[in-house]
Amino acid sequence: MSTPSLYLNQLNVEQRSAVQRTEGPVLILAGAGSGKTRTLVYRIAHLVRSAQVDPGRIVAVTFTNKAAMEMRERVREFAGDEAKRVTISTFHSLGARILREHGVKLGLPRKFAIYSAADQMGALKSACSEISIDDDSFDLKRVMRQISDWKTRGLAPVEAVKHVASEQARGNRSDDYAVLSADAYGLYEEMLRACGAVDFDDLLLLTVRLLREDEMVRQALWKRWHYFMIDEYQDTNAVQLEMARILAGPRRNLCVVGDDDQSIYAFRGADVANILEFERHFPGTTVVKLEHNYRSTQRILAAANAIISGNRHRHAKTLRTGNPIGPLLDLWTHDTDVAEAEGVAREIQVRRMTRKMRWEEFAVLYRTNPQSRVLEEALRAQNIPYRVVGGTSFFERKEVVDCLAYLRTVVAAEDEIALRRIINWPTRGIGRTTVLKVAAMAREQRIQFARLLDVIGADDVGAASSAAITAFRKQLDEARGSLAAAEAAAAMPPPAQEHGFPPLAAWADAFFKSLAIEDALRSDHRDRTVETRIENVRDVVGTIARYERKVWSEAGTDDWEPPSMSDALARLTLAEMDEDEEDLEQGGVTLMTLHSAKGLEFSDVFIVGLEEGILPHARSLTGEGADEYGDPLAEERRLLYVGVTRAMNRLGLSYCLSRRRGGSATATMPSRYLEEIPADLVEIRDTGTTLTPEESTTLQSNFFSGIKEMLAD
DNA sequence: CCAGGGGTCCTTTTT
DNA sequence: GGACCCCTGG
Repeated sequence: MSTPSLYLNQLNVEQRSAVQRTEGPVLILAGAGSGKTRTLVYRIAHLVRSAQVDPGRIVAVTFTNKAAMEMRERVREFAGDEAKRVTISTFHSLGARILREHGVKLGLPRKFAIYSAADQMGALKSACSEISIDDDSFDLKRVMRQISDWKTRGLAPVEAVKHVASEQARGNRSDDYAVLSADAYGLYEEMLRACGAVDFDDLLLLTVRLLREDEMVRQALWKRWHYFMIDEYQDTNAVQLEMARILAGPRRNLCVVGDDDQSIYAFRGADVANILEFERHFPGTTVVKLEHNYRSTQRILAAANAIISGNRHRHAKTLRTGNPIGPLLDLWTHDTDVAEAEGVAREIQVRRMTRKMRWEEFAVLYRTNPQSRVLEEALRAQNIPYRVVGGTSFFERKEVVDCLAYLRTVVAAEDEIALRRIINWPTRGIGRTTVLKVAAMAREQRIQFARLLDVIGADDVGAASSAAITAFRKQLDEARGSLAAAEAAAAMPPPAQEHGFPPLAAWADAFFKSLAIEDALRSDHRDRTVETRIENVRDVVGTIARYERKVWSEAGTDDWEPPSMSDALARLTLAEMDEDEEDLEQGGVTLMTLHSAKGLEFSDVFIVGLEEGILPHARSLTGEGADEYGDPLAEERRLLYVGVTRAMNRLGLSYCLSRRRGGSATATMPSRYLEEIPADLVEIRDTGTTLTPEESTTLQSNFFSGIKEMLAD
């Protein structure tokens, strides 16, 4: 691996001293492939090794667990074991940690649950049924997005209501969804709190609220943490900016690194202004610009520069590289998405043979997750090993969500959302009608759903249902008893020689078996997906086992606590237990979305599906939401820029003339961004489409504008 | 009132 | 492929 210090040779004396300096705000504006993260790692290593700074005082914040893990490794490589005490964490994990310690002051239970997408929707649905808008005429996902949007901007329910009202007063088109969402927001929050839960956005929002309101907490954290570093700063939203600002405190030792051209998360509230106006937010900032690209060939870089120059409103910078000019970029046209996938697979085979490349050196990038399927099929057909990064994450699979809901129900009886999710799965004679009746009664009597189950009888729901409820309650009670025993066992140091699962995992395994989860899956699904689903359930148990071992391996560090089921659930939800060992070891061609690719690099990159409606995505073409987040087409362009700059040596681009979407094939047009790539950088590769010779000639001679006209007919 | 089968949508990007 | 809804049979 090339070393950070090597990269810093490019820094002039002032820049280098800025990066090494121990006081005041620093902004590192860095282009793609310029060694951004390495610079941060270097700064951390310098602080640690200079021996002026206690490593325990340093915090580095990333956006993904993957990035955190990687940074952790690199920092250790550079600064040795001392660096273990540096806190390297995602924004959300950091928030969770602060709330775990101090959340009581906001009325949160010490062991709050963290809701991810599926549970959020459950809570919203339940909340909306209270204002009788649970019918199908409203798209609850859209309501959820709106609520999440307010949360990332730091608005509380009352403020959201005011905001909507003032928008209407100003005569803006009245939006039913905005009004509805504002009402739903408050109820949704109440539901979450009643369940003892917070959602992802709360991990940031509540942390900021706590920090703002509580001087004692601020002081405590300022005492603990003195240095803050933030990676990918261009992706911070309003709440994250506030969190950074408060945590940095009067010391203002905040060093951020980012690239406005790689801002691709406006859809979830990220605001490029945060990086563009950093100097205004933190007066006295030293700015370091990194414009040298160490990653890509000249041609790839030229293409990237050409693409991104189509965007206005950016910190103009032109990346330069001392790398070789490199081969031309490839452009393929295919008839169908299936042919496109096969073409990529073939090309990978050929290059691996002729250039003796390893599978790991290839990546295939796409705009949307479902696009991975055709690619997977093609790769499998040619026996090419691959790994899909991201996608429908493990913890969003239905059977996994259900299993976690079981665990949460046992851990926290007040978690109505979890309880209702699993109350009749596997089916046990507590049907929809009964559940609705109990829910209605609970609301009338203003008591918790779970508490009502304890006292409900045959008079209320009939003999059969009542008996089923009693049996189920007994089952849960027993599980709570055995979990308490397992947690006690888990708090004892594990034996040197381990056999079987550690206590919590063993308990979960036995619990799932007693519920006959596998039988239920088998009868629910007659298809071949059964085995995968069963495997997923076993993976839940395996993940808990991994969690326990990991916690014990960290025993003795600052504020260590023994493993507990609630902590396991929190870490699982935050996906901190994702990735890890096995996933990294598993080699093969990498398949992922352009979003997931940020921060990574590969020798050979293929970007597929360069079509209107895919990239740029159809949703960015409607003009909807354009005012709020800036130009969606500019963000799509940055997305392509990110993809292009992942490639070190070779870049392949492709699109097809027809693509299966849903069930039927639809004709597609090449992406507008293709036109922005200078033609002399590109070689058009023949792929045997069914174009007529004339059309083919047009394509060859007139590249993009030609085919666009052709397809416009 | 409950369970199971068949039909019908839909699919941006993520912590 | 998958999640969800509605309908039917028990």
